[in-house]
Amino acid sequence: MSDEAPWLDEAEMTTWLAFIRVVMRLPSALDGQVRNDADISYFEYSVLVVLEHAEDQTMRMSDLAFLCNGSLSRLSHVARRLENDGLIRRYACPTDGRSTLAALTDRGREKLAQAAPGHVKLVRAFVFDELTRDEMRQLGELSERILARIQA
Amino acid sequence: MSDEAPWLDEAEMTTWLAFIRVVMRLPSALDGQVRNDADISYFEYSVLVVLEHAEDQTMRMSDLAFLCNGSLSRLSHVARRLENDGLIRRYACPTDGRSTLAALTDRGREKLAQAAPGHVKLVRAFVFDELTRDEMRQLGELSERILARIQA
DNA sequence: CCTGAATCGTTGAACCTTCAACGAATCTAG
DNA sequence: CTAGATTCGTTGAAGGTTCAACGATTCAGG
Repeated sequence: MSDEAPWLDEAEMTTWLAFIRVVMRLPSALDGQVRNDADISYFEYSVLVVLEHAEDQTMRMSDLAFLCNGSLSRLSHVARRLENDGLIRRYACPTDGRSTLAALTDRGREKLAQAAPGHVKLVRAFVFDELTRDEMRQLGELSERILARIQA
Repeated sequence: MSDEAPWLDEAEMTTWLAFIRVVMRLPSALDGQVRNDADISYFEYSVLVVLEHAEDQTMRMSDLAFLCNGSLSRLSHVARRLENDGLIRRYACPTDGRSTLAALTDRGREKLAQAAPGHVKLVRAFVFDELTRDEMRQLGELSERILARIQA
């Protein structure tokens, strides 16, 4: 490792502080809303949302975990609770004996309907009401590029 | 509430998905680095960093919690561990009997020195190496505005 | 085929965070 | 001065996440 790590200059530090504060505070803000409106965590909400948009509202546990930005273990624990509450159901994958499929139930859809409007409203309030169309696109583009770095 | 919550359109959804993925994945990425380099969590690292930049490397628990983006309760638990490990020390505030002051110790500074270079390198790799100077400023500005919305 | 490697999901234990309750100190209004 | 309200920090319990280990299934190479 020959490359030194020069410290952040003032402008970089200002940017970083604002950015990391958003990163650290946004999740709990989102969590509060879905917890109030539907008595579920934001991660549980994510599971339901991703399933809703999936084909047959069904998805493999692994893929679900990835799209929900969580570990498979975390999903497994959460899925047990969601299944106990009747919001999803799980069954063995017919084509691959290792896999488990998770599917949204009617009660899951109801729960989603309970949380979604408030969630959209909050996302707008936090992000899209504040940004012009161009700024929105800029935010998306910057996010994609940072994301690519994180994944690597 | 007369205002309807129109669903996100396609461009908004694309932006949101990229953005929220960064928000959800960045913390664990940062966590992994400091845990590897210094065997502490990112929140613990934040506590040490904020103290390092404070006057006399000392700060009230409440202020510390706010600047670390965590609850006071969370900080209190973490501070107990950090104090047990000798990385910080706590003592009653002389001017306000309700307050507790936390101060960085020598061992805390050592721990910081252990984690900081890798942290800076990672922050650069994730964000600043990828962005032009203008894009960086843009990211900072957008973050500040979103943050203002979240705080409100 | 057959064996070792890899993938998939679950589990229990350890750990951390959240939440509600509390004691102590300070502020405020009368 | 004083009683009530507020601020500050800690605590224990409850609940959620991470980590390592595991069984089961599938894949890859000989």
